[in-house]
Amino acid sequence: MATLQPVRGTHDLLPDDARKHNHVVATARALGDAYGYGEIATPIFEQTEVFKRTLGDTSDVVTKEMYTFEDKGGDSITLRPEGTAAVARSYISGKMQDQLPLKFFYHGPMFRYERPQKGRQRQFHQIGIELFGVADPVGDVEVIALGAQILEKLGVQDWCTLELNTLGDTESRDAYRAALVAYFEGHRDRLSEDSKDRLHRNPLRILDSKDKGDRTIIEQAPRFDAYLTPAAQDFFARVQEGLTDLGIGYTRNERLVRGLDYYCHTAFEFTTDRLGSQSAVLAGGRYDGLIGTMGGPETAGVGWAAGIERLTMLAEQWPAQARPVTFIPLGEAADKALRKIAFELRGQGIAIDMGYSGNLKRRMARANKAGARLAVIVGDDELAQNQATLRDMDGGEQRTVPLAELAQYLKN
RNA sequence: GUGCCCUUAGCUCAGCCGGUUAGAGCGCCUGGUUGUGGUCCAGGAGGUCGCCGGUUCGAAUCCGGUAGGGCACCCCA
Repeated sequence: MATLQPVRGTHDLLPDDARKHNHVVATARALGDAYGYGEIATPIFEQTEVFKRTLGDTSDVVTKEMYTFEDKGGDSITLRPEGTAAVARSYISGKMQDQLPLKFFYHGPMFRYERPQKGRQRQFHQIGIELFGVADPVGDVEVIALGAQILEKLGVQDWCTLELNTLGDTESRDAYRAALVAYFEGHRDRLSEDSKDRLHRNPLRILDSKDKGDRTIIEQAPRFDAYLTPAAQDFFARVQEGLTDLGIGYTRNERLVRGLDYYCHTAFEFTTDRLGSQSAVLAGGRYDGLIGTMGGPETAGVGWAAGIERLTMLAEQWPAQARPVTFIPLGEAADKALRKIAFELRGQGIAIDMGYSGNLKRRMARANKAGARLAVIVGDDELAQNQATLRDMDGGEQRTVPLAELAQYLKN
């Protein structure tokens, strides 16, 4: 029988990874709380329709990347490939429209059947936020600001740049799309195969093609700004102004686009050049048409998602681990006595490391490996006098303290 | 889904124009220290050379397939 392996593109979060992972989540959650974004946890699977309707039948995510299966009741179920659709579904099924504005923070695993790469797994984890019911650009600014501060708190902001663009309103976008298709049709034969395909499916996407031949054609392509309605221009100007007021730097990237119709106005990505071709670290935008598309009441929305694995790879500073106190009993009687004290102190939240076997030498080595700040040694000698030997693991000094007073020496 | 690269000890890697018992560093274990870790010294354990098949007198080494990882594309966090 072949050795058991994890499913391709999945991996275990060992304690060390999990600690980092949790730190990212905790940092995001704390800032989310500060902004009033309450945590929401939706199921990791949904009716397939939830994602089909929102992502569109033409997107790669729907056409080839979803984990879709039929459950025993015959329903088509999909492991969520992203969080926004699920949160929107919750909003709709919970009939929350008269509680607007609503602010949500979420985190959890997402699933996409893709070819794994560095910074890209089939099961990966995201943090994300959604703001429903705010049509004003202050919403866009707030959402971006929250993202920027999370990156800052994680110490990764220096490796990230905020790229910003606008997709305008429907009127702007329709006009632009028509102009773009007309232009590219004129150069159809020189377009890459991928881009020829995109011409029908997703013409805006041609703008960020990496194909060299495409790039020269794109340079001469019509510019979005020329097709923005005054209202859309004003909206974008107010987003930029809001960011500037907060001292959040950004660069305009006119090629930053989204393919789906319900996206509008602001599109942004915090990108990095440190993760190979996986440059997007935290990305989002405004999606005023999404909830309506899903069959809910027309509701403005803006939000973003960020990959926890990618953030973890970028971050270099992690909070120091709490250093435990290692209990070292010598002999059965001492073991019994210390187990009881450990039980009480652990109950008070004091981290006690205590092994299960071994002589003093072994147990000291264990204390060292555990990063203990103190070792509490109790042998027959100490036990007879109700005392413990307290060893400072850094300096090596030892002192004798009464067992009854142990707790006060171990606090802090 | 397409192209290219990689896979040897728990980890990081050397060995690879085929040829006796496959190596190093780190880690692990034991001893030097009967109740004292981290440094040092000595010793030891640990490998179906990813897997399957082929070529050959002989394969870690060459060839084919397959799985996993990586890079680029696609797409995206």
